[in-house]
Amino acid sequence: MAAATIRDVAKRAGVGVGTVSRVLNNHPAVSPATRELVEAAIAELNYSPNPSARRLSSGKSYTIGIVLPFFTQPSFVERLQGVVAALEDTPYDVIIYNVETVDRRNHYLRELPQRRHLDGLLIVSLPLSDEEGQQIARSGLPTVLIDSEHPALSRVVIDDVYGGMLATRHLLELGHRDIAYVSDMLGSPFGFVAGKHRLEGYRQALADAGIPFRPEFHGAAVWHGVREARETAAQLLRLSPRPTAIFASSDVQAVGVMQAAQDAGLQVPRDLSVIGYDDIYLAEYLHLTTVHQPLFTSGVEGVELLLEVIRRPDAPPRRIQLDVRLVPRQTTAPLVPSALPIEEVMTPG
Amino acid sequence: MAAATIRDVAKRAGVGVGTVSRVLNNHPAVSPATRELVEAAIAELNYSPNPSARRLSSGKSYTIGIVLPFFTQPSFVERLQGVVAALEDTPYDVIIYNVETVDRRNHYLRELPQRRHLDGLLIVSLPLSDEEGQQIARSGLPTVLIDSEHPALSRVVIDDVYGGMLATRHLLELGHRDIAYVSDMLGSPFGFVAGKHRLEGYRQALADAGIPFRPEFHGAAVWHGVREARETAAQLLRLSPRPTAIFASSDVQAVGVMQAAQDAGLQVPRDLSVIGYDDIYLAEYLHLTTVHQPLFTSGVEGVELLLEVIRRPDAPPRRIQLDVRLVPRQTTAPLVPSALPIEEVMTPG
DNA sequence: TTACTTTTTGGAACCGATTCCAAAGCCTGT
DNA sequence: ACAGGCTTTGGAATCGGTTCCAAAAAGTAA
Repeated sequence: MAAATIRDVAKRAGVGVGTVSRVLNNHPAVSPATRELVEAAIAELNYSPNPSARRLSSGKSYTIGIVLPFFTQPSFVERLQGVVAALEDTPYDVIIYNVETVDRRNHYLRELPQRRHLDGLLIVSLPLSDEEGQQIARSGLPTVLIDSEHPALSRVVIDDVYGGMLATRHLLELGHRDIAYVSDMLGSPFGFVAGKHRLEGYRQALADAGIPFRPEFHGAAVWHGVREARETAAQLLRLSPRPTAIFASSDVQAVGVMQAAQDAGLQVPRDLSVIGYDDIYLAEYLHLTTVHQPLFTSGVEGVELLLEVIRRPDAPPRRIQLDVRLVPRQTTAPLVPSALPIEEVMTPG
Repeated sequence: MAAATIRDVAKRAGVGVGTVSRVLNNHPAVSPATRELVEAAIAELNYSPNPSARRLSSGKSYTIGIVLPFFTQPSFVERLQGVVAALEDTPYDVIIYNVETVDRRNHYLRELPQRRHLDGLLIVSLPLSDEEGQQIARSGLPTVLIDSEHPALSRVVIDDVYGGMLATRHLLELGHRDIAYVSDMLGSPFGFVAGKHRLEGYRQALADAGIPFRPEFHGAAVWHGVREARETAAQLLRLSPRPTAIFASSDVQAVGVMQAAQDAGLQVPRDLSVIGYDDIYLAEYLHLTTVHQPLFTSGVEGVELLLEVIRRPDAPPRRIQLDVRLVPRQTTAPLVPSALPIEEVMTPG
């Protein structure tokens, strides 16, 4: 049999369609007796309202879009998981717009607010130009940025400058002075700023400790993969004097750094301290010292903020900042002053 | 201004709404001249059809559901990524139904086919009872199972028995004879069968090599986490004689096994060979020897199969089997006969 | 009881597409 | 020029909800 409609239910319960609709939407103006009648009919007919019809007539799409770069990267996946979890108990569906190229990014950022088909939009980690942010704000589509800033839009941000300082200070406190930094696709066409901010924190922590910044200790990996980080770290380790500690701007890159250490015959943390960033699911299992940033939570908070914006679209944009914290594990250790020269002699190349 | 509708376009182009609709849907019965006229109007008005209206009037939801246990586990994430990628160029949206409890599983499996709100359903890794599979098939909702079997439904399956054999044979060929197996939540209320199949393959490979199965070498982790595998492996390593190789039924569990090895002062692969299963994103970076199963591909193939079922709902169910293959890396090595006794003396406990 | 308010109810109109029938336009052959 | 067939077109009816107005029912005060 074809699925029951609201009219079938109305007929069965001996009421009008308006009344059934009111019951479905918990409208208060329904007497308890009538409500019961309608609910019985709904149960008997195994009725469940057609979402498409509901969307059309109510003029809402009950759909949230999420523009997400590199859905394959663990850190983005964890943010997405937070988003999905937070939307579980709402009437909203999510549509994932995976972005791998700048073209795609521009396409989505231009088109999604234009077409009026979403009730809300989440944009993850993608920096917007002044113009773009303004345009999205003007479009009227409720939008929240996660891990990205724009004054015209509500956003959930992470203080990556501070995170970079935390990581660097930790190494300084362990006695390291030759600290290198492996950054995450600084020159990416998306213009990700997290890596820049962490670099800034790194430089500031060094400056605070009275250590000059050495450009050759800044290894800029051209991509966010393990392989690139490995190669970049290998170069750093060939320097003389070589760094005794490396701060990688993501956990995935830290894995590459550790591989490079192994390649060079260095033991972590005895001969080289390594610290990552993100605290992805995996970091714990690798015993990786890292800076925890609330990935999952950023997704949850982003959704909550977005629901608020949907409820009150004209409220001024809000900015929520989430905390980072150091998670010391087993890939960082105090500098053993004597170790370095011996290693230098023993290690070929 | 409010978004343009199909009637606005029709008026602007000086044609009827039917004609506009035909242009939108590439219906052949439109003269080139008219088509151009309509397309110009669409461009001028920046028109894009309202999805809700389209869904309602066409009677299709253009929505695919995916029921997925433990969206937090890397292997499930990779299948999902395949699904999302394959749906990117289709008109379909995905809705993720994340399943963490049996209640949720039963709820979705009962309700989703009943309500007529999806155009198709993907079910990942969840075994169905005879009854359940029949019921879903009878419901008429096009459904494809990924990594699960039921004769009444189309499915994408992986030969895990063979995978288990591959892993075990690899260890046998390296000279190991004391091979343990750490299984993945065998007693889970979801009744996952992959772990069972891998165990079966393991036993068969042993039998083929003339080695009796030793129950104490089968460590059943009660959950699929790293921690549980670590504890289970620790127990195995306390046996005497201890296994010289461990086959973990997932890569995540293999990480736990390697931790247990480290805890016990054993070096991998010198003192203990470890092989995983899945070949998740991470395995490469851990140099983990493993059995590759096509996770991403299973998602892609699942979608393609589902689109086929949607096109021809009455065709008999198809079964697609994907291949597994051994990926030797650096956590397995030939057994060094002398190593074992020395280790046994040197290792405390 | 009556007059007036408040609560509850019925159902037509509407949301914006698709679909399909009837009609118009165009071609071809005689 | 016209019949007959094929292509192209217009637009009413439809999908299944929500919304809102008018009316019925119930409640309250006199």
